Amino acid sequence: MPRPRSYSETDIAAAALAVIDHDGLAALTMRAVAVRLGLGTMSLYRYVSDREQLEGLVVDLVLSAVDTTPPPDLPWDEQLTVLVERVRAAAAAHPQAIPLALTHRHTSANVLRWAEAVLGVLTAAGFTEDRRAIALRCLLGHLIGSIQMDHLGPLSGAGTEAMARLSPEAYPLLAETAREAREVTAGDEFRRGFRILLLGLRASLDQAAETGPEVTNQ
Amino acid sequence: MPRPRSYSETDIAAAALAVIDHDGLAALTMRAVAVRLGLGTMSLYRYVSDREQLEGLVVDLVLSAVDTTPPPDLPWDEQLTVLVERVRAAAAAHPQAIPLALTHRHTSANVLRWAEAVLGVLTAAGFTEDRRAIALRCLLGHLIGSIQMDHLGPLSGAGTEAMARLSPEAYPLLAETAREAREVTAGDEFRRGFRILLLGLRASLDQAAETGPEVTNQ
DNA sequence: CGTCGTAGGCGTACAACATACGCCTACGGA
DNA sequence: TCCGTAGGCGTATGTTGTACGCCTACGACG
Repeated sequence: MPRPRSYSETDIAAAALAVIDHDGLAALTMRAVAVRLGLGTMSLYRYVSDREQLEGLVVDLVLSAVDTTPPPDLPWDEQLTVLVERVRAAAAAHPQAIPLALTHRHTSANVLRWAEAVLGVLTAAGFTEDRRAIALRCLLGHLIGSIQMDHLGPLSGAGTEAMARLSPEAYPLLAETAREAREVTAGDEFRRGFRILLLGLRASLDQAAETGPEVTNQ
Repeated sequence: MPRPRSYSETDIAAAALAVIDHDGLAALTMRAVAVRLGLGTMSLYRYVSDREQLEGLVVDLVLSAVDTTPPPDLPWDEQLTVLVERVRAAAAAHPQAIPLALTHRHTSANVLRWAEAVLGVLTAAGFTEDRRAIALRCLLGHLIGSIQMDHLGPLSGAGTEAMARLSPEAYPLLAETAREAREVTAGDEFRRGFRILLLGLRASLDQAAETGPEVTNQ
């Protein structure tokens, strides 16, 4: 084997992420990453075949920070809260990379790892078959939606500020709500919203138990 | 006023949307839109200052199709279901434009119109103050998350297919769940997930009533 | 210790893009 | 009829991703 690689995939991803963190997502170009690595532009193509693949590596790196071990000795809803919060934290650590994560999340093995962990908790909680699939989908949907909303304007951010200044004639409720919501931090907003989703999951679990246990294992 | 405009903003947006629908989002270039309008490339800049603004117009056009009149004579949760479903339908009508909608949604007046309608339903249902804000945020988060998930791989789509073929040793639950989820259509998946969210909202409403009605109006 | 094939590294080149600038021109009010 | 405003466009520039083809460092084998 001649000429061993100078950089690992992680090195490449770290360089790209550094560019993003430092100069924003728009600054992520093949040239910029190559310069950061001390490479010529085209040398970067020895490591990735594509800009697309480079972005995938970045997402994978960001998500690799997520610990997918469910915290033990907690009820299932609190376990889920922790698991979801960890992803949120990982995303928050690199806010400029969030649009990338939303586009490339389906290519990252770390997402699968995380989903597997969530399914473990759901299964232990009593979710089975397609109910389990829907529950996972619900959690993922809420998580993605929330991350995206955090990203471009949390309740207490500039967007809400603008809404609060909206003409109360055209949007009476919206203006009022925005004014009230200015106090709510992004974290609170997320947690309280997630609590509502958990209430729903628990209720759906109870309903399923009433209607008929189907093939409840154990 | 000399030389009246040849095209309205809606014309511009329609042309851009036509390009997207016909040739995909990647084909959305200033040139392509200009050609479609029978204009030279630079003439387009008489109507929009920016590619960014052009994208905003497209999103606004897509969302303008959403009827924000809450259906009367229905319980609040079913009203919400209809309102949310309408946005989903509007997005589904132009699947290729969805990434744009996710990026530019905060600039569209139609989003405000929709939020106002949702807040009306929530208020009538008994949600007040910051509870109302959280509820709205919950609904929006779920909606955005679901649209995005629909877009890049519904449960019954290719992504799930790939997951079902995943190594059962590495991801036992995920592979099993994906296999079970193949039957679930995107619509069902959305509706059943949304039903869970509504269960949660109702439960949170009941909890609020128990704990103390605070300043319940009326 | 030489030699050779593989794979790393890079300079050049090109096509597509958004967009700045400056010119011509169609139009409507006077 | 004339004039100013605003529409329309040709040209040009800088930035992007990336194909191509060359040189070169390296490690295994002789």
